[in-house]
Amino acid sequence: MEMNITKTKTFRNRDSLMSIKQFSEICGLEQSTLRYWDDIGLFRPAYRNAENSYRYYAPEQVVQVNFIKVLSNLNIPLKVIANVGEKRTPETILKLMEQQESRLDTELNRLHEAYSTIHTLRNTIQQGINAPDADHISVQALGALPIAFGSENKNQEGQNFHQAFMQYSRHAKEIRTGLSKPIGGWFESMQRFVENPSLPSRFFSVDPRGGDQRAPGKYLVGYTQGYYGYQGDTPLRMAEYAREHRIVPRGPVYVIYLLDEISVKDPSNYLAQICAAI
Amino acid sequence: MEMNITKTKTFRNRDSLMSIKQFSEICGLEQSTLRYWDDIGLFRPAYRNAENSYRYYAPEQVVQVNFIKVLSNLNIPLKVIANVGEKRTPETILKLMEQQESRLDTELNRLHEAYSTIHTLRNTIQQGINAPDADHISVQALGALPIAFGSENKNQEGQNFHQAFMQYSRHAKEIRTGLSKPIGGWFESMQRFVENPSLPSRFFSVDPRGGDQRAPGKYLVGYTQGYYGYQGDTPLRMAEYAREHRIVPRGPVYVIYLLDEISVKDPSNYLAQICAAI
DNA sequence: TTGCTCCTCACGTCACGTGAGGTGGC
DNA sequence: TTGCTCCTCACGTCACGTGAGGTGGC
Repeated sequence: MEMNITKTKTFRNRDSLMSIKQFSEICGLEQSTLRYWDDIGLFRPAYRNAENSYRYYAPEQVVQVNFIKVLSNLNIPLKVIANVGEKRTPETILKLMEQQESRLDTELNRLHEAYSTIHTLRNTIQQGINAPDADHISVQALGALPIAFGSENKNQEGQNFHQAFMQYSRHAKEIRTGLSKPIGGWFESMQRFVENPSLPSRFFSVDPRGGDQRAPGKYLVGYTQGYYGYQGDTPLRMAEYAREHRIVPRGPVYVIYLLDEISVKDPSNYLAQICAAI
Repeated sequence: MEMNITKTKTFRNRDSLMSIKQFSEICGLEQSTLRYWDDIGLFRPAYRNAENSYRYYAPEQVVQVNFIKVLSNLNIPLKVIANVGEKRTPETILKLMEQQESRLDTELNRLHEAYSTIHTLRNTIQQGINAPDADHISVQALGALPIAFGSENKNQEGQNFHQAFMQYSRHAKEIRTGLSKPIGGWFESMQRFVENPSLPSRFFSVDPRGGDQRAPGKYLVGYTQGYYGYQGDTPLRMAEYAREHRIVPRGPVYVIYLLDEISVKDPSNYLAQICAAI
């Protein structure tokens, strides 16, 4: 009994009620948001003046608002929040929290994913900007580059770059590796590259999830400017350079697009780096 | 010249164009999304049939779509994406990527924040569920609990729980600690708690950001059921228990609400844990 | 009377999703 | 003719934000 009196005394304390303006300032919410939440039945003011229909809020409602903010920050639809709020018990809220903890994990992974994507992209574009002229050929020591291979492009009659690339697109989607990562083409040897430079034996993405890598070591490095599959005379010039300098390219060739439709409008300005293992 | 021929040959290859259905499947986008992106000028098909206005997409557009997906995943408005896309250069894209890397950092912090909030909440509610009956009093060894103190509640005439709590709300907002974390009241001594249990000397939140803590050690622990500020006879019973067991509570008293409006509908079922340092 | 706060519609916004109603090629 | 794909409106959705037009207390 005494408890009820105390409860009533503190719970219906009109002195401590706040106008919508005061309350919105304390909560850091727009008045329009509070009215909207009232409209959809998510969160109602503690008291409503019957004559002028002014809304009045109680101090402890601040806590509830903060909880709603946390939940909606987790992208839970307001309808769902309203639903759990109406029939809340310690058990249901606990269950909701457990669900959200695992949802948050997924979300955090997604963001780390995005982080790695833009980080790789930064590096790639930076390399593209710093790249020497297209006719510059040199020997360089390169570090390991994590990549994810697509399946082999069957070198059948009439298969062109585009058809092969579409295949790769499908494949990349299946194995959930990135078409959002820089893309390249792989040739098993320099000879193969010179013979048919516009159709790689395999595509790959610069993506650590693939588990493959371009081995660290010495490479003969050249650049081409132009649309996908177009290599101009760079393959020949690289082969010639190798002969002149008595270098024997023994390993595979990697063509990586540093600048493509992501950062360049005119396709004839795309820039690829060609690395032949020696 | 030769380059132009090659370029034209590969770029305007009608054979490799895809219908909107094929393209949407490869990209993992709804057709309606592609139409919408076309409408707002964000992303247009490579070719449009003039007679029936069918949309046709080129293979390399998959890469562009993936880039747009990455950017919109970062909550960049489509208008902004369209804008940078139209006048993209390696330099502008690089700049955008740098900006996004720092935005992502902020976002990741926000999520870690939410993570810690729901984690603490889970623990608290779980304790509330596991709590013994309200009349159970015992001595327990408790670990350290990270908390964030509010400022002192001036114990002036007529100041009640609600007024003090509103003060704390404002304060908590300023120092950006959590009203979304479990809240409690602090009393400097058991005597002070027994004298006026409904108005704590300070409020606090269970939040590591405060830098304060409830020291680890032995505590006299009791529970109250009821609305904020209502402690019933628990203070007296705890004092009595101490006398009977020849325990001298020398330290401060912490009242933590394990179950409040977040997880319980009826305010008379709120549950607080009372810990008096001994 | 002037300012301030509050109210209730109504409409706009963003990024689509969902039909409705119609066309076109096999 | 039947199925399938494509098209263009138009309207709905979600969580508000933004006036417009009006009230009420000092």
